[in-house]
Amino acid sequence: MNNTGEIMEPKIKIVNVVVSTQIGSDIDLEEAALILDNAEYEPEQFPGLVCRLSEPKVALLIFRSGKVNCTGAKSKEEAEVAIKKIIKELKDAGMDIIDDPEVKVQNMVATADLGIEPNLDDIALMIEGTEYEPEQFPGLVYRLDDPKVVVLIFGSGKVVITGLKKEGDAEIALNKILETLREIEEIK
Amino acid sequence: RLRKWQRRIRVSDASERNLAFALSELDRIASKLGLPRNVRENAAVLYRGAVEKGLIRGRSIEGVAAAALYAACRRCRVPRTLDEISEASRVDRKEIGRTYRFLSRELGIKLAPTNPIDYVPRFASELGLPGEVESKAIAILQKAAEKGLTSGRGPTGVAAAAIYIASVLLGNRRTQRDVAEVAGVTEVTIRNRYKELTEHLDIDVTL
DNA sequence: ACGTTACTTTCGAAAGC
DNA sequence: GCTTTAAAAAGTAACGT
Repeated sequence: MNNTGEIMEPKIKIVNVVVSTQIGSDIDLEEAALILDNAEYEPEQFPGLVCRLSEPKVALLIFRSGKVNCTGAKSKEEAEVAIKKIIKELKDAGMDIIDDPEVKVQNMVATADLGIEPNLDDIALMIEGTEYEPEQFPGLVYRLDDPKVVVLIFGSGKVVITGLKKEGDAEIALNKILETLREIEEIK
Repeated sequence: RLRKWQRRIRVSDASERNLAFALSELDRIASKLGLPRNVRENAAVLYRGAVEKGLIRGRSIEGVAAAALYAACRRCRVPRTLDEISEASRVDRKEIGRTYRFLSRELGIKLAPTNPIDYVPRFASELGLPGEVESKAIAILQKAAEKGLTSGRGPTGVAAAAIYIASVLLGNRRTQRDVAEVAGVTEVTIRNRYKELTEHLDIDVTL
């Protein structure tokens, strides 16, 4: 028996955090590409410089404007560590860089388990704003308005929540989904 | 005045020309896929509806026509996959899928997810299978749906596996390879669905 | 028949086509 | 709308062995 009761379903895991910031202006990406180790810069293909770090394991996109995106982090803190790392490398090489810029979380992706195996056909037929095309993708796409997030629901009960700005919205969204699922069961 | 009048004529000329082109596209793709007249008419109604609501702006006529046909096929329960429509229309499947979602939302068309059963008649006849096999495959799919064995799986793959099982059970065996080819899936997919269906539905397929 | 890799879907920011 | 980044879910595809 589970001594913690039954309310431990929302074991939500943040698997990706996307953050943006600004580390300067008029950055010479050619120069930065030479300074940073694992950097790729192919302006013909994409205007930003791509830099992958192994610790923390993230990818950074640096633009000429000084805007920087960081993806792949497991938390905002991890993304901040990554940004500080490249800032130090660029500063040590003599570039004009802002020291500790404000970073903004633009998106977070979380995974969770509903604890039950939902009937995706029923959800698709009864809930407005859902898309379910098994020919194309096995998950049902559910767009919520209140926490403005998108939830991918699978037949196994596993779920992916994306579009998150706040970590707490994941649990709110999850509970709304579970409540909606209960309502469907009642109507059935 | 005269100028405004002339412009109206030009505009209506262009609109009529575009509509005529769209309808000929619908007919061309539909005949290439051997679709019945009611599906073409249904698609034409959808297309005209899209024109009236100004939904073609920023989209290609071919793309909207292909998406309208895809939707009409599902509505008439004679589904074609996005790949089939794409191949026949030479419009990218991604664009057809995107336009289809847009049309169904804007035209207020709510279509149920494609039912694997709807693919059975076409696949079975292409395989030259008799009605009993077709009925058996449908019965298998109904049981499968009740047990949640179709959720999240590709409709063509589950339909193909059900037909394969039914053909073996009723002594009209078709190879996995032949069934896979008409259904447009790989043999691996048929094997996976086959295992799942026979195990969970207690079907004895002793060869 | 495996196993591995890779593609499908969702999200957001960035600059430019 | 596209290009690039990362990550998860489950199904399907396409390689190689």
